Amino acid sequence: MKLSDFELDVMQLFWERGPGSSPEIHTLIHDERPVSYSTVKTIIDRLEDKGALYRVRQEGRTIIYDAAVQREVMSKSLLPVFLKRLFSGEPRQLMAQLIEEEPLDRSDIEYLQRMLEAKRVDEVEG
Amino acid sequence: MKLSDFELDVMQLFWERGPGSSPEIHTLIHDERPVSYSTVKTIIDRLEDKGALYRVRQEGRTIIYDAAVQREVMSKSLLPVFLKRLFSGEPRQLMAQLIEEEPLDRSDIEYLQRMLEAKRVDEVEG
DNA sequence: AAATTATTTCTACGTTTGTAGACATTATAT
DNA sequence: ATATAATGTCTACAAACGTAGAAATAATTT
Repeated sequence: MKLSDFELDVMQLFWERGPGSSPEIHTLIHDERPVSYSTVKTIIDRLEDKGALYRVRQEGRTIIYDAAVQREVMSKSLLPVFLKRLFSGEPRQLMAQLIEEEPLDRSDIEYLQRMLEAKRVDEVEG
Repeated sequence: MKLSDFELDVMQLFWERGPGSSPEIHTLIHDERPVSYSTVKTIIDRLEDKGALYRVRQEGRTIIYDAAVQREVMSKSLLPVFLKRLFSGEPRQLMAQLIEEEPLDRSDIEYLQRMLEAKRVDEVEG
């Protein structure tokens, strides 16, 4: 399933917040940039057509949607492509940029250190 | 500067290999998927129009191009967006997926562990 | 010198994307 | 009960994208 940038922006809101209506999503996006309700609704319709969103239920005449595709499924298919396009497929390069450029608090760092340590041990064994 | 997927695929080859001609790039891409020379040349022309490639020199009538935009410049602008769209902007989530899904050899791991350690120290100080 | 081949330039076209208005319809408020 | 507001449905359109053929031109081979 191929989603556009805008479509992914909308999916992101469902992934982050769970079920919601078109007016709700419009409000959230409109806070960031001026875009009409119609535009957002069109994107939601397309996402439904593509099978990325589904109708959870209806409240009055308001339709409540939710993600039909889990964030992880999408990121598992998109990360390798992103990695290839911008980092020659070398995870180390991407990791390095993340560590340099993005904020990580102490607990994040410790968590990642433990993950790396576990992976290092794995490698020795398997 | 906004580049399409295909345009980034082409840039990736220049970033990875340095200067090259359209026929060379076509050959490389054609190995992966069946696409005509014209198609690749069109993408290269568009990249030149956008200022992402420039003409290094000419050999006979063959034009040699190279990246006018560094990979790092592009990745610095695209990584935060990617992070937001697929990981709610949380670097830790993306890092975790990288560690889980991508191959890292011992020296990669040790390098990243050192980076994390340095960042942890930073945090205590600043 | 002529024929062939390689490369560039130009043009084209269906699809996807971002954008939104018009209209219909259902809720809500008066 | 009627007017107003909210929401959904339908239609549209310019720009970007992926795709490639045709024609021009320069280089190479015969």
